[in-house]
Amino acid sequence: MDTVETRELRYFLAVAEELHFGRAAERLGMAQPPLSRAIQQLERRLGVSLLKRNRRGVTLTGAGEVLLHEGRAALDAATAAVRRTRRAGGADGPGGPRSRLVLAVKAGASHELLHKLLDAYAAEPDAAEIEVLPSSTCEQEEMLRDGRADVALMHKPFNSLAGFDSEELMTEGQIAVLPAGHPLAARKALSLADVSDVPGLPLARWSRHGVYPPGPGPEIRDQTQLAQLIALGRTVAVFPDSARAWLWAEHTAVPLTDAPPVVTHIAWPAHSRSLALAGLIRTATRL
Amino acid sequence: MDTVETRELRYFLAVAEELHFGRAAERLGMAQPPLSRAIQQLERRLGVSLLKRNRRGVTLTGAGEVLLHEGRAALDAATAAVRRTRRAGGADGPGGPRSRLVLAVKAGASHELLHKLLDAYAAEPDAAEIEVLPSSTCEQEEMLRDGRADVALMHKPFNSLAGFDSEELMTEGQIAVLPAGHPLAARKALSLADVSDVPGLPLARWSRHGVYPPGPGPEIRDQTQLAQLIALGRTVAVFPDSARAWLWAEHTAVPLTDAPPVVTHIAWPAHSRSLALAGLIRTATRL
DNA sequence: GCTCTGTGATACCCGGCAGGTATCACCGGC
DNA sequence: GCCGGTGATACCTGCCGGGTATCACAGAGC
Repeated sequence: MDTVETRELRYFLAVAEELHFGRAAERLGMAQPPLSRAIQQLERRLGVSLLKRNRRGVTLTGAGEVLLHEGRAALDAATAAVRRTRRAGGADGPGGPRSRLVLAVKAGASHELLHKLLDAYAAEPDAAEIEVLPSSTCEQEEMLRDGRADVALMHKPFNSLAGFDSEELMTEGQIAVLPAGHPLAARKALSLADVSDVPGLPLARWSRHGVYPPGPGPEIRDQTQLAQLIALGRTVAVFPDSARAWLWAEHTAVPLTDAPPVVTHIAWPAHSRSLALAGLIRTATRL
Repeated sequence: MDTVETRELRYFLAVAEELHFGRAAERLGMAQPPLSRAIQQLERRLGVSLLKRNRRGVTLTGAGEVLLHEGRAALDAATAAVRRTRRAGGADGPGGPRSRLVLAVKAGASHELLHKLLDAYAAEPDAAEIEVLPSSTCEQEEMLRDGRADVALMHKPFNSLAGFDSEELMTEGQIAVLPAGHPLAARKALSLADVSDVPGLPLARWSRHGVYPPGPGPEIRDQTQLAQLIALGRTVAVFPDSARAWLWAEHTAVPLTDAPPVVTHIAWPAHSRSLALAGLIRTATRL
């Protein structure tokens, strides 16, 4: 047999993440002994040792590391299959209820593009229903992978398009968003160096996967928070050009000359074969 | 529960492909009744109907189509996880036996590049062992997906890089390979139109996924076969420039002016995290 | 009309295995 | 030394995956 049950993968991932059989068992809602046994069976079936059992906890072997990554991907693929199948729901072929697509977008970004896309697509004949799912940059990729979303608007270089199919939609420059009263706000253009080291005006820090990069600036959770802090003259932030759409009166946008351009892509899982998705992509590339 | 066991996926895929419970059961090496029941349970758990049971056989519903595609991807991911874990074998961290990478290459293509790559990589400190796996164009993608290979040398536009990470390595033109005595072989350059419709010299047809495109030319299975047919003056073929390396004396290569350039990429599954793979990619891009 | 054939579904039984409880073996610390 | 916490082992039980026998139904013949 050259496959594993997803149950075994779930078990192994829990142990590999917790590095502790007891806690892993608790997380899985089961007792520790059957978990130990299941992992042993898995190791025997694969013919490799996955964990080094030390007296104090557990560590992964090389093969264990591999299974941690590959198993996560496989489990994501399985739950994606379930989610997308459920979403396709009772729609048995043409004639059934309209199909639905979940579109993951970074909250606030490319508002205008999104508007145009949704309007243009809605005008198409037999357009599917589009559910817009606001999500953070890192969530988008996860959601596409585990089936919570079918398609996403992503922004290079913030998003990695690795593993997805994508089409380029738009390229824009970046701007520095400053408090309106700040001396730098009077300038016609700035460089990254100008804004990255302003005394008394540290760059805001966004969380990635729940972790904040080190630095003096405030830790930001959502855009409104950030907008307020900028308005109060406490911080500065860098955004794609389209962010001008949501600026306040207390904000000033100054183009950045040397910031990398932001490219908006529409991205989807490479194996997708949905007609509705194909229609959306066609609409998007024609915008 | 929002996941499925791979066993259930295997069962469903068998039925969805055969569209016949009896044959599917036979293929799975089990009896038909438990298979019927398993599919019913799956449908109940997912809360959607996957199959329309008609008196004569079975057809897929919309949701069934989705699960057919998504389930295949998930199952591939699972078997890939097993294969790669097994390959990582007893290597428990640094100090264990050297890790191994499986490189899928289109037999015959980019021989020179492959040579240079292997030599350069072997010279690296702690290089992994590279197993070269000859495969057809379409097999490469499958193999990367289901874990039989870790990395591949692919050729755009023949390969689709969808779903993989890749780096560009080389671009080359294409040539027409003609029988040495043929009138066209005297020309300095040709266009696609020149070779696609030569009386008495039909273009050879390669199989894609076991299917041959329609046309008058001979059906080709391997390169030697083709080389012989060209030498005999029975057919003509179009190849990347690097194919000159294996031409016979009876062959003549003529550059094609309007054929799309062939770009060789090194491609790998997007979620790969292997150090050995990273080293190989680094070596490749530095060539 | 009948039967015959081939379809998937149902009824029922059995064995294996997933999961639970109780306990062990081991080691590090105070 | 004992104690607390680790993962492994022993043993039991009930569920469920799988098998066999059979049914219900629809078409194709005659």
